[in-house]
Amino acid sequence: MGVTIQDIAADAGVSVSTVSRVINGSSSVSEEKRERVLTSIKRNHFHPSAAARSLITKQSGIVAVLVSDLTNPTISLVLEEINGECIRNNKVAVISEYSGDNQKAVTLLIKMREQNVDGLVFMGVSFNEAIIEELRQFVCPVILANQGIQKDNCEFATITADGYHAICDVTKFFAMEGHSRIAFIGGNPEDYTNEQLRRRGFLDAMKDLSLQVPESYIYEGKFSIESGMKGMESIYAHNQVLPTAVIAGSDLIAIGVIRYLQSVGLKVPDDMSVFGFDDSVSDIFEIPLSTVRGIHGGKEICALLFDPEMDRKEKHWSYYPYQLIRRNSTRRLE
Amino acid sequence: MGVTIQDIAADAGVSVSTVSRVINGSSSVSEEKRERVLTSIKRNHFHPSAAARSLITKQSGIVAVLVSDLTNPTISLVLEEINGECIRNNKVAVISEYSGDNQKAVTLLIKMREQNVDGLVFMGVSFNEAIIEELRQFVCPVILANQGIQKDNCEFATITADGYHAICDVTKFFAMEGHSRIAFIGGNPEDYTNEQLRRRGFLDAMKDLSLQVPESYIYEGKFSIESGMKGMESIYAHNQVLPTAVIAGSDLIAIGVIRYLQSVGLKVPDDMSVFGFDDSVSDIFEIPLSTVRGIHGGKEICALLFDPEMDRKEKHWSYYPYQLIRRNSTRRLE
DNA sequence: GTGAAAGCGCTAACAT
DNA sequence: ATGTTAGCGCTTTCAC
Repeated sequence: MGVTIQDIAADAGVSVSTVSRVINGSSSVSEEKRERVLTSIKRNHFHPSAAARSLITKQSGIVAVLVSDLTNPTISLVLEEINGECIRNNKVAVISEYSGDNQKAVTLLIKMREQNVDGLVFMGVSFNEAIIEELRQFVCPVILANQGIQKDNCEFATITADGYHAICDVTKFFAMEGHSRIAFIGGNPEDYTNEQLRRRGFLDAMKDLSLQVPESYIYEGKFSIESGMKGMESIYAHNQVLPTAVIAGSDLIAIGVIRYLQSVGLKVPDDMSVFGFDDSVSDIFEIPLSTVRGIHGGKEICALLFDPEMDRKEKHWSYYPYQLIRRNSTRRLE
Repeated sequence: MGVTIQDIAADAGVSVSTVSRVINGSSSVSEEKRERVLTSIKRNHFHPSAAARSLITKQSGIVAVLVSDLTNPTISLVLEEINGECIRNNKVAVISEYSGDNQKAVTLLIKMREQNVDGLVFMGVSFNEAIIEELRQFVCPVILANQGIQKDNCEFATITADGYHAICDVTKFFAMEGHSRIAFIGGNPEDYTNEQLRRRGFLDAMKDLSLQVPESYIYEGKFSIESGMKGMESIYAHNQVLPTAVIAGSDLIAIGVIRYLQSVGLKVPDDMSVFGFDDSVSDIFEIPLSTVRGIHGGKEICALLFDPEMDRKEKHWSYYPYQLIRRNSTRRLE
């Protein structure tokens, strides 16, 4: 603190603009003066004030990533990619967590906007109008990741897993493996991208396959182990005839499902096949989970973020690629 | 963007200083003008520019948290606490990950300093001089969490798990349970707080107990599942007489150890007892892990951060409280 | 209690 | 290629 661009200018015997030019690598400066400035900067431990710079440029070199819950193992993956990509683009990514508290999210969004962030990645779980309104205020690119808005005319660039088709595929996979009684245990019913679309994928696929889905074969709660247990318990309790396969809305849910099944003495995959979603915890969990792996799109997100061509007005909606991974939590019915 | 304090002043028919006073709640403004200003702010969607403010105050309302690896489940826990505590203190916490890349850490630290952050929490894994030098430049409070510096005269406030005593306790616990052949599989040998101190705790406790520790009973690698497997494999390969108990430097290591044991047909805890550290993943892993739970000190960290009494010059070093949790990965030897 | 005015440290015209 | 200068939007003495 303390040493300013003026000091460097004086020390190096040049004008402040020259120092500024050196710092920003803009336009040309004679090799000799550049050297002198650089030396002086080093010697005096000069660091430009982000505030002063930001005051003029309206930029900050910061990309803000807002996430609902850091604990969620799926998030770490894309976060790491975003991070690397940002550094490569001479920005730094900062992450803020709002713990699913929309009020907190608004507070953070305001703060981020005041900071003149150069990009915003919002990985929400459920939106409300207040958040969307806040999002609109940003002048920088705003990307919705992992979570879209159901409005058809979504005004923000969005990139998510293609839950609809993925779950269609999972359902058909089960059918091909000989299953016909298939249940679905999903997460937060308000979550458009990660729940509603997935459930719809399931129902549409079942219809395509001309398979019945009793009401009691469907459960929606949260994306957690506990909720998975509850869901399976509910299905177990309310059905004389159990399904032979369960599609879980996430790996954590799948773990809960399996935990419950184990607690009542049922084996996976012998007595029940369970398919997860995310490929997030299979290296820790005892039964390698068959699951949907999204090729997480930190790169894609940043491409949108840094693409000057990206027109804010033009609606952008894209999907991560995904693939089904077959491990040992599912089996073929003979 | 666009609407400034001037606009509000004009709109409300007061001076900019009055607006400023209202915004900051400083000194006194007549109730009437305050109302007028507040109304105008609302109506015009005014948000003060953080840059302009920061340029003067040298503050930002931001607390930066630098972590090595977000994937590490132990981190999410304290992060969440820090977050809440910050909001309560009218600051926001932003997290940045440096992926164990010290060069990246320096880059991020510089960026954070330029941003005039009001506090820095560094949760490193291993330090180098460059990082420490960078840390010194900060004018705001700097807290080292989860990781201390071995220098006796550590110049930063530090708060970590008391690995030394915790592992002493684990070792004695094993002894009391009838074990005498105890192995230790730790993480990064350069990590002072999380490895060196723990190993020392193990060795000191063993000496106290007058128990032998063959060289080949000790392995240090990384804090990962893979490294845990390697460690156990190494111990398995190099010893005719196997230990009956293994102390792992982290839960992830413990999982690796158990995986390896399973792969060679040994059962936990029947054939081998394994003690973890962190209490991070026991709800996901198949065998409930006996482990050391640190009462994670997000609150303590923030107390240091926000305590005006905290003297930077006065060395502060404290520990989280911890407790041993006995689950099913260990057994009593008959 | 309130306003005028002087910067905070930098960038970006604009001159030269 | 380089220097001069006018702000960016706010806080903060200092008068009144």
